[in-house]
Amino acid sequence: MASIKDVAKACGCSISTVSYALNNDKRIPEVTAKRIKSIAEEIGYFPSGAARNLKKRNTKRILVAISNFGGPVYHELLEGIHYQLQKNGYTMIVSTGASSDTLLKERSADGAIITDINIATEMLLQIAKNFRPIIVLDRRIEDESVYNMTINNQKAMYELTKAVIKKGYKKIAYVHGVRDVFDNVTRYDGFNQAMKEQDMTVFNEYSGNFTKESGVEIALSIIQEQSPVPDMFICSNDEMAIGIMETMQNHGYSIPNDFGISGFDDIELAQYTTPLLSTVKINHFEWGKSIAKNILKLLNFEKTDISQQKGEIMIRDSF
Amino acid sequence: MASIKDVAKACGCSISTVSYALNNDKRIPEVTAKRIKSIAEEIGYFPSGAARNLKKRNTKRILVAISNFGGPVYHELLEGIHYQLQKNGYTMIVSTGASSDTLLKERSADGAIITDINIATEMLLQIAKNFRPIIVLDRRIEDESVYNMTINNQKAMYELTKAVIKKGYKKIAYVHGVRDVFDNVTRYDGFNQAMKEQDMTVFNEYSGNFTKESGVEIALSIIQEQSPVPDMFICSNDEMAIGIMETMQNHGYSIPNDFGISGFDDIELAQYTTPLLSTVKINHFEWGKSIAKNILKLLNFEKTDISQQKGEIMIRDSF
DNA sequence: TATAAATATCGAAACGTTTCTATTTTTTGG
DNA sequence: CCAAAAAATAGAAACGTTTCGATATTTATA
Repeated sequence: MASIKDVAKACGCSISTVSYALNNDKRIPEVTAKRIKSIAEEIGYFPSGAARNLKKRNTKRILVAISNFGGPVYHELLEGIHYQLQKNGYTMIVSTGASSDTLLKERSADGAIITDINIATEMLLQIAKNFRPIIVLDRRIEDESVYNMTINNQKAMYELTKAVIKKGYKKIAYVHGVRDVFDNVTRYDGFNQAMKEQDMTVFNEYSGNFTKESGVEIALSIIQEQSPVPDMFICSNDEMAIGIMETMQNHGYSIPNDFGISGFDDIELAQYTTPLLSTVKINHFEWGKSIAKNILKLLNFEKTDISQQKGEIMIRDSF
Repeated sequence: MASIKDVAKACGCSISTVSYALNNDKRIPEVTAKRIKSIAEEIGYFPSGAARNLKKRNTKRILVAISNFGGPVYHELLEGIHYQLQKNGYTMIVSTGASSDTLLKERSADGAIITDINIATEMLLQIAKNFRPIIVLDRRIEDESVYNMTINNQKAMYELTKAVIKKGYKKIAYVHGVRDVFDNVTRYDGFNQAMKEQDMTVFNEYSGNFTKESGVEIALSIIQEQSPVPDMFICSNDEMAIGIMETMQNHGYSIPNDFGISGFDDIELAQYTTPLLSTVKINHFEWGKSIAKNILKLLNFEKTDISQQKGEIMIRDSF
């Protein structure tokens, strides 16, 4: 593996001269710099990241730890983060599972953005003793060493629910995602708040896990057990809503005639269902950008206003 | 940021003793090791990855460079790679866009798996001068410094096409993805080979870009221009097939009565279409595992048999 | 009890950069 | 033509680890 020494030797000059030349330091005359660069290229030399990171005490990288690569939600979030980091000369690395732990502990980046509920809060606080900034997206941690950025789920779901009630639905059911996960809890809170405020009683609650399959199962069990069907399903996310829609339609139900249904997230698929799914639109790309902006500010110990990302209610045809 | 020095000071011992203790070297008695470890934990010390990487001349990381985080295909591939790497004590980092270039140049990993056509072959070869192993998945590079692992697109598409012909379809059209991309070229080759072999003439060829939207557009243009409709669409991937299916169905066509259609990849959605889409199933999780196994072998300069991943024809209901 | 062997600990070099300071070379102008 | 200033180059320390070789301490053996 060629090192800066090899380049220096090939150029007949010192290591420091090579370093300055490759980093475009103005103390090296242009002509020499050009010569050195071309020799470096010929050799195929690129500076070792490890050595540079060690010396400079930074990496110009931001780590994004996610829980899995599937699902329609992370996609745009990552693109948004990457877009903004790129723009500021930073590199993004994405990890999942146990890899995330390792990368965090090793301080493989200058900062981390975390949306992976499998990374224990306790471990995060341990890491935060020696590593900052960390922004978490998937929970609230009340500790000064970690920053939270969340979606204002509660407010959005509150408004969506109010709109549902206003339309006159009476037998309103809630479809949970994974129970004690931040997104589910806060969305459910917003739902409840609106229901209480309007003196409505909840018709039923179902338990899913945020996947389309769990929506399918919920619908199937309603049909098989001939349980009473609500006139409105308020779902904790789009995927479950789509699972329920498709399954119920396949069994002869018509939406929104027989019942209404809503989702949350406005994933791409929500624009292809029939009827078009009413939901809450989260602009994940923009959210990603603002997360990235914030972490860059935190890096420089600048003040940030870490406000919650707003959701926009999209009332389409499904209720 | 606490360093090993701080731990040594707190323990009242030397740096080397701390290092040995934390790395479970048997020359440190268990009781001392325990003491040192607990002090380290208290301080919140984790060894610096950069320093370790520099000294050990490895990172225990593998970089996976992908072209984007969307789409249904990468998901399982990444899980497969991660699963296998994890099992062998390696960490996976995923990158996209310009970040990939930087990470490759800096040698931020011990090896790289690349499936991003935006990374120029020329640059890859430049990087390969000083960095190995590199496995590319999305093209063939005939150069000893880079390894190829590809899907046997040609064979699978050849067989699929033969099955189509055998069913008696006569007016067979091909729907291209991005034209000169490996997957498209090789699939098209297989298609052509079967057609020639059976003395069939191609009814028509359409140009898409692997997205569902491009499928929609193709269908829309056929309808609007009232062009003759083939009795079979052989598509370069599932997403385009689904776009065509839905659009044509929305305009009153019935599948497979009016025409047949096939995809490639067997994405999850393919099991939810009506009719069920006939396609070629690629087990991306398994493929990911075998890619990871191979890169680990290459790391140790072991011989690998870099064979092509086979596809399995899934004839369902769409032709 | 003296000494060898085994065990525990330490010091220092090295990894490949960046960057501060020092030195050499060139240019300027009186 | 010389001294001083400016420009170009070089040397060396430091970043935080790992690990080799050396030293100090304990234990075993004669």
